[in-house]
Amino acid sequence: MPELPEVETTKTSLMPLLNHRIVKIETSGFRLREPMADLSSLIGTRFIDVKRRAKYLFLQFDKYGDTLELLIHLGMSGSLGQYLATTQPIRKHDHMVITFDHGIRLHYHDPRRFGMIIWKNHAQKYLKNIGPEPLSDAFNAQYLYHIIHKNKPITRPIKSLIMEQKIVVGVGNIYATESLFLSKIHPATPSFLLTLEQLEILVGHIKAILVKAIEVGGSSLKDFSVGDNQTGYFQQTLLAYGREGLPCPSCHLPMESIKIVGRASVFCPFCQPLKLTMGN
DNA sequence: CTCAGATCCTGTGCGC
DNA sequence: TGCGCACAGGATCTGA
Repeated sequence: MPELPEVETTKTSLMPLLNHRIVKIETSGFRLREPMADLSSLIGTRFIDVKRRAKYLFLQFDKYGDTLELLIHLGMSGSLGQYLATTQPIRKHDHMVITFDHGIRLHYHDPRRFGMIIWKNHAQKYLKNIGPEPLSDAFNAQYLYHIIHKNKPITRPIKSLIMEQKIVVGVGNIYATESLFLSKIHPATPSFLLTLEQLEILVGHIKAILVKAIEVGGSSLKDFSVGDNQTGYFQQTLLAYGREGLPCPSCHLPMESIKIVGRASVFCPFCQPLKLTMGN
């Protein structure tokens, strides 16, 4: 999926739709990760707010004083784009198209269908047990250190830990890879070997890179775009993600890739040596 | 509890 | 040009 910055950017992009009424809803009938909510009750409602928690977007609609709240998750390949109703045809993989009273259509497009469109009050399963927001004060080095050491010390790779939603939400493969590179920590380092100081560096980079990504309009994704036909904001500035075999931006030796929890993890063997003893 | 692997699905890009 | 395969932004579930 788009990672947290992309979801945040998508949220911001929806603001111009606020206070508009829904006049029409079309759906593809395909099952997403869950069967799509029956959206017929949204006709005639007014879009009043949009919030984000983790990578979930909550769209609120006013229906004669009652609030309906829709949860949208973009999965791996989802996006929400806005188009003039007269200009953009409904495409393959547009699974939900909402037409507003000013003629703008919102398209939920998701080729892989790993996303979700469900009513929020049916989403407890997904919303309980999710960790703190990465940009909140609750996500800090002490918190991570406590998690790692509170029971049996956690031995699995630090990368898998920071990508786990129970620990902290919104850190996907791209930003996990980038923040570990910036922190000079090998992605496979057993979590319990990291010192509090190293965790402070890591947490600092995770926050900084997410803030930066949100500032530039969100995206490090090749094909991510918001709204009309804008090209994505693909950042050539990724230092590690997707750069296997290319020179390390710091030392110029070729970067390598290993699999951690099934996902590519690019690192520099010189700048991020695997250390199997505590600290440096 | 922990953790590696499978899984949902389509599109893309590569080697042959 | 086409085929088969590996792999891709997530997150949950299963079984060892």
